[in-house]
Amino acid sequence: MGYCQVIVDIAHERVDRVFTYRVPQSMALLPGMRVLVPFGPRKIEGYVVCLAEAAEYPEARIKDVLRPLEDYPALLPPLMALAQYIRDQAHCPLVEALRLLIPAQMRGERVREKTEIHYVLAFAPAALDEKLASNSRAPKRQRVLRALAQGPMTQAELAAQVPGPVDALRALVDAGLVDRQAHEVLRKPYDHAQTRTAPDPHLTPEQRGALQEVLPALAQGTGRFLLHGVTGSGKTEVYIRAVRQCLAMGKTAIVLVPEIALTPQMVDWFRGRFGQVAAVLHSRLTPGQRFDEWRRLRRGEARVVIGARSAVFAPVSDLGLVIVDEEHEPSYLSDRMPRYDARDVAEARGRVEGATVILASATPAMDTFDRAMRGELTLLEMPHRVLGRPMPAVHLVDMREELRQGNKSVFSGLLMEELTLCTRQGQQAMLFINRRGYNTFVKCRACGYVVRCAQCDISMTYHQDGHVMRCHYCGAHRDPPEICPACGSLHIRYFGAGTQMVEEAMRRFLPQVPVLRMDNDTTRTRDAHWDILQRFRQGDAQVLIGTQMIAKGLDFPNVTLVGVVAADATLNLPDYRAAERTFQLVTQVAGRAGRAEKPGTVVVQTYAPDHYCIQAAARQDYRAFFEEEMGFRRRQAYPPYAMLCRLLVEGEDGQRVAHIAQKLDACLDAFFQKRPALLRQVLLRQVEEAPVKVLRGKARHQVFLKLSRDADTALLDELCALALMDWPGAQVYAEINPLSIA
DNA sequence: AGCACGCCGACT
DNA sequence: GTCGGCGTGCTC
Repeated sequence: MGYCQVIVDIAHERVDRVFTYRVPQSMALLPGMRVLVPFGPRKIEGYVVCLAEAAEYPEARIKDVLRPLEDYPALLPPLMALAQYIRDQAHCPLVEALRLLIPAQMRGERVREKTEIHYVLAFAPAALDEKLASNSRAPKRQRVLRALAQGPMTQAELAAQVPGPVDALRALVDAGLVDRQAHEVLRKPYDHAQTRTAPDPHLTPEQRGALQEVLPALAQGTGRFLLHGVTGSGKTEVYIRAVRQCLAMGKTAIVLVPEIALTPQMVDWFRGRFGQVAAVLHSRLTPGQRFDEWRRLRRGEARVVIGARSAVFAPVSDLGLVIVDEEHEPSYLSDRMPRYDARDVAEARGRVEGATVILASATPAMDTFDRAMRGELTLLEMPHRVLGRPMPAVHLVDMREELRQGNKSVFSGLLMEELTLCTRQGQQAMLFINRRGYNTFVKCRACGYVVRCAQCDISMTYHQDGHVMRCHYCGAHRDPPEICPACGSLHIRYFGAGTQMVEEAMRRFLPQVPVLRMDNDTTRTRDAHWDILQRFRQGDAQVLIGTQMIAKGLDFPNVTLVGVVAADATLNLPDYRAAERTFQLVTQVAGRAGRAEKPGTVVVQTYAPDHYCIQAAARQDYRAFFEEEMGFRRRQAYPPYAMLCRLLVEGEDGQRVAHIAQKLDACLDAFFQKRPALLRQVLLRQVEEAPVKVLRGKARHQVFLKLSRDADTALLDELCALALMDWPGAQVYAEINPLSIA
């Protein structure tokens, strides 16, 4: 008698363990298969963790597995091990981690294979004349038979040759002369990408140097690298050569990109060199496409996958290489539960599967570069652009000086000159402003009142389309005030430029120059990203205005001018990573200029020209920034020198929320009484209002903690356990090194 | 998480 | 007398 251990698909810590089921004699089960099992009074989907000869549980109470959901294991064994890593890391039930490993729509069998019916002759070709003769009084049937003699086809294909074939076809099927065959069709994303094959470019000495370290590691199934290459140094070519080697070894590869918007470009590069082997996985695919790409990978029909962070869970066997492009991007941290960092998962997966991992960036995250400095990652440096092309010349413009000279426009004199020159020469420009909307805030000049969201304690952004104020946190909107709601004054003024204002200013400044804008508001539809970038690439517009989504990795040969309209927009955010983020954005966006033959110019407008992050970005000097910023992090005890954690309390009633925060703090006191040694790891602990006091109408308080970098997991587990307890009237979240501490 | 079983108020 | 509130307890 055979048994199996099953994890049921219910995300709750009380059923977060295996249950034993009997495997009926006739059923062929394998570990990793999804099954339907009886669970109490209902039927639940579950995951087979392992098979067993004997059962621990009382025989009489064991039930039978009802049926397998697929005839193959949906979960590969190494990925089951990865799920356990996620569970430990994210402190979530194992099923939550397992759910990351299969397309969401597959649960509950909401997606299926798409099939189309092919019609084929049901007799040998030699018999065609005889069958035609027997249908001599039915010319339509004869024409259908002749058409099908060329090969199987769908009804639609047939209709192109024989108009209105339906009745004749049905008659032939009934007569047994034609068979219907179900054929699976794969729904492929980005099928429009052309598959011309480009020749191998000549490698630079730096690219060759990097590959000399990577390729032997690949052969051994080891190695964790940080590829630090300046913008335009040809990191992609290193990826392509490494992936090629990987495929030649019969192994598979995963290439992660930070943004869905960057997948088409990467897909193009790979298809241009490898043909159709690359699959694509990200959340903007249709459920059908996602399912089909997933199965193409699962069956080994595609051996390279390109995708956003969730593609790190792609169901490939024999993994040889994982590449994380633009590894510094915050989008690698999941914002959903369970929270995971795709970079860490990539490394964990590399360990369990014996694969090489390459993290790559022109502006590595502080903690990543720090790890490379400490020898945890092998550092590969590519400090020069390909073909000896120069880095773009960066000009800093002090906007305080512009104002003093009476220029109130969003464009400095220099940027206006450069824009005129660039467009007159028929080249392209990109204008970067990391704020969408028209104005970033609206303020009363008389009393200082600022229009805030009623739900969120956040200042609202003015959007000119629709003439409304919007909250970028909760999406709420309201009419802009005519008179000040606080003092009745008419002196309402609009401040802070967003993408919409820059777009309008650009159209006014050079009316004949076509402009495109790319931000969250213009990319709501499925293909909008690709469409806008494609139109810009084709030259439909000469100027592309956008938020950070135009800063990353894009490669437009005709762009010779980049304008950073307000470099300090991100610098003044109340976040310890503000300088890091600003340095990355300015360096990255500057790197969009002059990527081909024509040299690039960058104009960076700032109110803080002396700030070390602006200075270092202007010189494109990563090391200088790193040293300076690490000094700041060390002095202030910020990551990577410390861990930031908090218990966030949210609820309708502010009093109650504040009270619960106090109680959580008291629970921590009790915990440290039991484990006094752990108190040494706490650098700071305070109970306070959250930086955003109200969000979506809910009051927010927090217990904020700074822990030493090597903080004990027992301490982190305790924070998670406290959050899971029942706190009537509020929701408590444990956050460990979160993306934002608003 | 769901869905049962279980023990106390207003209704066909 | 029953219908139904949601408290607590279990699911191989």
